[in-house]
Amino acid sequence: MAKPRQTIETKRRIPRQSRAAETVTAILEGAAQILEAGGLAAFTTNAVAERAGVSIGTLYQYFANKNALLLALARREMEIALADVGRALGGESDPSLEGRVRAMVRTIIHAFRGRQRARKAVVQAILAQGIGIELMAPVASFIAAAGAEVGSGAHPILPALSREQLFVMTRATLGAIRAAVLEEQPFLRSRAFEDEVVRMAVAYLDAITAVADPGRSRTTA
Amino acid sequence: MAKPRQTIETKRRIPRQSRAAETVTAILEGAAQILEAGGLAAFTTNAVAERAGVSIGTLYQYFANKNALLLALARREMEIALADVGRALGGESDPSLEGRVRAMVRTIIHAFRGRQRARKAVVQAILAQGIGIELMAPVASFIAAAGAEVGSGAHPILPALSREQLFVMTRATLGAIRAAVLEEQPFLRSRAFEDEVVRMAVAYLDAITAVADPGRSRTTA
Amino acid sequence: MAKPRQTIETKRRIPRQSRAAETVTAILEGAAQILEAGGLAAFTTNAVAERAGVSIGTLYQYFANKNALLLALARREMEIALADVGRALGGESDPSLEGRVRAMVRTIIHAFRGRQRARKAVVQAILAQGIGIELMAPVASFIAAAGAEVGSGAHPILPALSREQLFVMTRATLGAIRAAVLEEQPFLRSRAFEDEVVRMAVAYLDAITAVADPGRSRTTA
Amino acid sequence: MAKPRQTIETKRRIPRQSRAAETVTAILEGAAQILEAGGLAAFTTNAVAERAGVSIGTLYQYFANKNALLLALARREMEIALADVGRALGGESDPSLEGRVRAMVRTIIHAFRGRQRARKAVVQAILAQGIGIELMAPVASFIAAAGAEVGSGAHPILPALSREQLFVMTRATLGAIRAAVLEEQPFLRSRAFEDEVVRMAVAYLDAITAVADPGRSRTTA
DNA sequence: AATGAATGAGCCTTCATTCAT
DNA sequence: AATGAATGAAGGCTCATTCAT
Repeated sequence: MAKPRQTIETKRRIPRQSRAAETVTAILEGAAQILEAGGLAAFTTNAVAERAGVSIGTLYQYFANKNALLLALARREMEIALADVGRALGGESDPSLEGRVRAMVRTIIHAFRGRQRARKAVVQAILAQGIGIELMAPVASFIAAAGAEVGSGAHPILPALSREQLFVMTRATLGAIRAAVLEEQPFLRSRAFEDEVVRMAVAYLDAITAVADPGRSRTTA
Repeated sequence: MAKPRQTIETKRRIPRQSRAAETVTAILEGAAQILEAGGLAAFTTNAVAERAGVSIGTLYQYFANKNALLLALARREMEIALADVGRALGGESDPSLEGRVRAMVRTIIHAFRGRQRARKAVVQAILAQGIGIELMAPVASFIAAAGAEVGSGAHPILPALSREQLFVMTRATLGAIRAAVLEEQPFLRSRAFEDEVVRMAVAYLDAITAVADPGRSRTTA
Repeated sequence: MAKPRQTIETKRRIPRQSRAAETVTAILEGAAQILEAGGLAAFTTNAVAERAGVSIGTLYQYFANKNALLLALARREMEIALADVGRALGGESDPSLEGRVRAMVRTIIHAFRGRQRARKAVVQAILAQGIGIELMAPVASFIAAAGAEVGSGAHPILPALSREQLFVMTRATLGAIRAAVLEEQPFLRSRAFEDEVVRMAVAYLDAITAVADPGRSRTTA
Repeated sequence: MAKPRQTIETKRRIPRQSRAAETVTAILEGAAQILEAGGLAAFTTNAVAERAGVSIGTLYQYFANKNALLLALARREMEIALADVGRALGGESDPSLEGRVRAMVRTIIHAFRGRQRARKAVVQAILAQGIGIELMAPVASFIAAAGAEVGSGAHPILPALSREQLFVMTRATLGAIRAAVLEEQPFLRSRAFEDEVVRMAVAYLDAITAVADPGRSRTTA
């Protein structure tokens, strides 16, 4: 990036017209395709514009810079993923802690709609940019909210998580999945892997609960 | 022109003379300093050479390309960290599982000798390169070996970990620490954070053990 | 049966607009001037761009790399030269074999519009690249066609040339002229030199004819 | 070449000792091998030194610069070739003009002891350096001498060649052969090709003779 | 004589970004 | 709104050559 401006502003022009919205979508889609096809190395603004079928000038009409484009892409995918998680939680028949955790884990594992290379590239870029924090915020609050929601029932399963606990919980889980993505582990989508991630998350939550509320640990329940 | 394939070869010339060894050290040190001072963006071969007090030509006499330099730096730091972990395990007074896990976690958290920015940059670069896998191999085998060693006592605490379990164990732990580094979380070196990472790891190991060997879970012991 | 030669892409962007065409011309002209002024050693892409009055980026927008630029220059000059030869043949008053040969030789000697140093540099570069073959193809076919044309009259002067004959004919003639260019011989443009080249070419053609068609050698006619 | 010095001096140190002579030979041989293996692009002083089994410093002890090395190599090969030609002429049973010309042509075609790539590279390099002139001098004088010798018999076949005639004669012949080498023509070593080169040379010499001494043309003799 | 670590000028090339049309 | 030609800072890397040992 020649002249990084580190602007948090993502979009330059808010698309109010349908054509503009289509253009933005096309650019985002082009970006995802470029990433999927050639990884981060191929991700140049000119390449994205060409793939999207718009001129480079148009791209810059909607995205202040390359970073903003990347961020927007990451956000879009993340929103989709979170929505998926929400849907998964809502439609989950198993109301147990493990059932809910599994639903979340599974959704995250299968996020990015199968575009593993693009996903990897986005993750890499996000990490390389240090934007990760920004993106994690909604995830954290989502999970916090979910946790609260989970505990809002008749049986408050989860105690309030401390800042560190919420952090370790989310980052450990995502870290394991993310590592599998980045390392292109063949077992990423296997049941065995899912089982272990779920086991880890549940065990940790359980340990927290056991300490906070002795006598109500899940294993004893 | 085709892009040069990511060669695993790191070094171009094996330093046989003391002067050469010093030069390599100086370059590596310069690289760490540049990274620490200006992050990944400032990490140019010319900058590193200048900081190291050698000519750019000399740098390229020892490192085939920029990547190789980065990789070498990462490897060096990782070796140091692993050695530290080994030392910590050896000198640990608390022989319990938690004691050992805590020793490891603490060492890893404090790795890279306090150079957080350099550490972050290296992590970012490593991730961006997709070389992470390579670097994780020794870590995984180390932990596997440590686990085996741990279980070699009279009370075999750990069952043999499956491939997925070893993966989740290492990546979840490192993922949490790594995220704290990348996000520059203020609590990185706090006791509370360490406690949670340890809790997570121990809880997971315990859960595995409980399944593999019912009746011998740590909580019941 | 011909092996499909990997066409060497010269241009990156096909100039569709007049401005672009002008830019290409300017770059090519700048290249010729640099070559003429400082020879191959001075021929750097930056120097060419500067001389052409465009940015280095623009140069690379039209030429994939330095080589492509050189090749394009060589092609342009060759096309001009061939067109000149064609014109010379058409406007030649002397219809004899010698007259025609002389017209060709003279045109070739005076090719590259007087820019001897540029010519030399281009020739050197072409030879050094081993691209000579490619560039010779059109020349050979041109001469072959010209030969056929020559023989199409009432008096078929030339027998069909074998592959080796066509090769020796063209390369001997061009070789002599080329050597004079490369060695910067002072007599390059002299009448005496032209005479000898013509004598050599005609004598050879005559010898071929004599063998193929005894009794009709030029000397006996 | 970073700092071309255009020195005509080839050797820095005249090898008086056998070991030094061996070193020079080794370097020259290494140069030929590098050229043969990787062409001009691989021809770096460091590569030659390594292949020759000497240090780069030693190489520079004997050759002032890269050019000098190349020139020395070319000279060595040329001397060998000229010696071959002399031997061929001496051992030639056919004393006719054509017989002698053929002997020369054949020798030149098969020069460089089969190392076609090295030959090509040397030729390219020589041309690219513009050293060609220098190297042609001995060839020209050799041929001139040979011509004189040829004409010294009872039947002085050749008239004295003018500067331009000698030039065209040598360059046309060598140009044809050289082009076949550079273009890697498959018929390079064929009888048909040799025939044509000989025909061309003899026809030209004959034409010169006819003009200089009417009534004694070879065809009428 | 030999060694080889070190030098550094400078080349080629990329690509994010701008702006006149 | 869109276009796309143009920009140019900046960076990776090579390799001929030197010189202290």
